[in-house]
Amino acid sequence: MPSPRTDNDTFIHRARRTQLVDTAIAVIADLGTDRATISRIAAHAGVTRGVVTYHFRDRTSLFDAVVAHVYELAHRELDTRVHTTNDPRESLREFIIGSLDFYADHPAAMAALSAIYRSPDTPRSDRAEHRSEITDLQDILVAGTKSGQFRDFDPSVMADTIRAALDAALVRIRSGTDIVGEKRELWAIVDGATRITG
Amino acid sequence: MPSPRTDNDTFIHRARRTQLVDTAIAVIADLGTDRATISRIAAHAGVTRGVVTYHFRDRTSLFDAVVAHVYELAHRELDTRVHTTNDPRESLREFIIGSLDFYADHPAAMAALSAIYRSPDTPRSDRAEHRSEITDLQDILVAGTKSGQFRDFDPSVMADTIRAALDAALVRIRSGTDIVGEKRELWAIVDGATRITG
Amino acid sequence: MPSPRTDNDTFIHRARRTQLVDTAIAVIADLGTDRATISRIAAHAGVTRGVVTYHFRDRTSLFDAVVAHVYELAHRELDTRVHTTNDPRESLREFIIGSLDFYADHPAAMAALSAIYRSPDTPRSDRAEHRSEITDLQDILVAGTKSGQFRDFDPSVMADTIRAALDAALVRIRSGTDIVGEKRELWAIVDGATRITG
Amino acid sequence: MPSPRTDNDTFIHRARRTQLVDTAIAVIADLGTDRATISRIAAHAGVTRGVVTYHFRDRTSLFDAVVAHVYELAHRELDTRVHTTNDPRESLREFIIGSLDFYADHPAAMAALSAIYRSPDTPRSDRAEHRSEITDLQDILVAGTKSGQFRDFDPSVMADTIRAALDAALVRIRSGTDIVGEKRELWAIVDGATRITG
DNA sequence: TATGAATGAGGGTTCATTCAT
DNA sequence: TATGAATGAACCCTCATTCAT
Repeated sequence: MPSPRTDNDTFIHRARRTQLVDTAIAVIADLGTDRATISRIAAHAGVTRGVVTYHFRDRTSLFDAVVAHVYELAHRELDTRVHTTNDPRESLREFIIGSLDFYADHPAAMAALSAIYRSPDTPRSDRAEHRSEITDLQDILVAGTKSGQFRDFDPSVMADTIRAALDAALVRIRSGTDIVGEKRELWAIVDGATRITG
Repeated sequence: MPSPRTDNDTFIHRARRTQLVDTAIAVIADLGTDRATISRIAAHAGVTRGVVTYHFRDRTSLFDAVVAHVYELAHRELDTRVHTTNDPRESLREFIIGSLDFYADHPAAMAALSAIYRSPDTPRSDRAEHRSEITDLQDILVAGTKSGQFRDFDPSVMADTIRAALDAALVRIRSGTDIVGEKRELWAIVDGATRITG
Repeated sequence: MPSPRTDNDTFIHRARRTQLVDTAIAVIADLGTDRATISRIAAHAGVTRGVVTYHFRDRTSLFDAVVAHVYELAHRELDTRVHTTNDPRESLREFIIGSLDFYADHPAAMAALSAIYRSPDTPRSDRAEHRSEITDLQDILVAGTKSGQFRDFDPSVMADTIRAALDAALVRIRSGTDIVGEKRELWAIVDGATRITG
Repeated sequence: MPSPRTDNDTFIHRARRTQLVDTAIAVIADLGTDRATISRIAAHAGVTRGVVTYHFRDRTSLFDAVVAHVYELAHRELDTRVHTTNDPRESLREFIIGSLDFYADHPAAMAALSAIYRSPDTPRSDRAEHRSEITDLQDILVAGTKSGQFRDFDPSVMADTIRAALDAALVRIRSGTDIVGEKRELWAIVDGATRITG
């Protein structure tokens, strides 16, 4: 008996997987990873528990699919924006604004991703693997420092900090803050933090 | 119930509680709240599970003790530093540097606190109660804006962002970054983010 | 939660539930409610503990099923008998004899019901709900007093006492007394207690 | 070190035991045997848990002491009353009225005794042992039948039934029924049940 | 493709009991 | 006498997972 989890690739199969990933995202975003049990996800999707474990080998595999899905989304919607310009400051601005737009468009997806990456117990195989799919923030920062547009800072610390700031913004956005204000405030913060001191 | 969990105050009792709180902090910091089960904490402390439930009514109560302990630590080590000056920029600087110093001194404690406050399932009774004991970052920011030392920003967004940046720094510090560099970099970032634009 | 505990209705499912309810009745009747743990019931049924919690959400739900089952039994076997006549004394006699017959047919079921209703800790959701399904003894007594067949007594005290007498008879029947003798003796007692004094 | 549970017989020792037995009675009557844990009894008595297990080898032993105490009470207050007359009907009447008086005077004691004897899991060593201390109801019944004052019934069934009726009355008395009415009603019932049929 | 059934590990909690002080 | 400390068994419950159909 061929395990459909690996080789099957029918339409229904793909549709079910997509549906379950979407549901998982919603449940994880709402309840956190721990309470996002297979039972709850199945119930939320209107299917029996067995369906989930039929399409995904195990919980780890489902959560991996969630991560992959969100990264793919982000890749599609964000990367092109950042690469429309070669100007580091412009790129950085696009990255910030674009990220916030992305959060506003897919708050659950992003929240799920954060939740998964935050909880150390949540099973996932990869982590680093997908990171590269996304615009490398650090590259932008290094380029800006080299070009003299940014002041001289530790790019890894700065990248880390900016990501943390974006994460915090996500929480606010999910609770309904004004997205326009968020963009303005956050860009002002990041701009100030990177700019050459007068 | 004349359970020692509430009224006992012998030396051994206090010592055990302290030991268990410390162990809980270590386990929570390492594994996260969900995997910080009573069993694991007990094993890590080299005692049987019963010892934990003997000294703490339940898991909630143990986690509450952890929160209280860390807040007390932070209060003692941080608050006085910030209040030595009335200058908002100086206060902010003290807050940043002091926080990082505190993280360097008690990395696990701070990580545990973060973990507890982050996970929505983790049982804890208070939350807001202790918050006020600690320096209110937002007050400093508002004061600085009023005094004209800081630019005009949304203080709640700024406070949120700074806290997120500190949280991210904590992770780096726990993995062994140079604390001096961290202080320099983070203060530069925060200073730049709040400063009046040239 | 698409748990089979609620909506499933397959043959196996019903069979298991019936089996477990029957086993629960036996164990409760033998050991009392407190010692009728899920473990013991499962062991007695020859299944693992998980099977029980799979088919019944929790212990309360299992005990509720027991209560419902016994009430349904009693309803079917007893109610019709009592209502075949309108004569209060005849009704009362049918109630006594019928109850004892029922006890003889289902001694464990009745013992379990008694045990559940007696223990205040035992979880059960309903209690009063089903009471009405069964013949209301007190109504018969009031009717008999009004019609002049019974002497003038407090009907609630009398009903309470008769029920207690039946409960005591149940214990004897379970230990193997002669059912014919029980019927004769108990009816003589109740008849004498309610009859008009010569 | 001499275990005080067995041989010690100081004043304090006896006083403590009495106090604990009294408390146990109150707790058992209120909460039932299962919830009458050592902790709760100790708390209710205002002592630590250790005190209880110091004075009583184990829970069984404490419950045994409760049983013995109540039997002794009943013996003192009830037996003499019954034996003031040789007339079986008078004796029976004294037994009924006297029992109800006793229940009214010591409702908790009697309720505790019932609770202990009812629950099969409750640890107790004796049961039958003490029964003889109390007036043997069955003897009265047999005597009355022989003397022709009572009709011809199975004395063990009748005794059992009367005891059950008294138990039911105890519950009502504990919830505050009129004791005078109870005496009247119950004696009428028992009298009717035993009397020669007109 | 789907699912009902079963399993067993593990979690938190309560409690009687033992023991050293 | 008294008690604080510790222990371990047992409880109910949740869940991920496996398997036969």
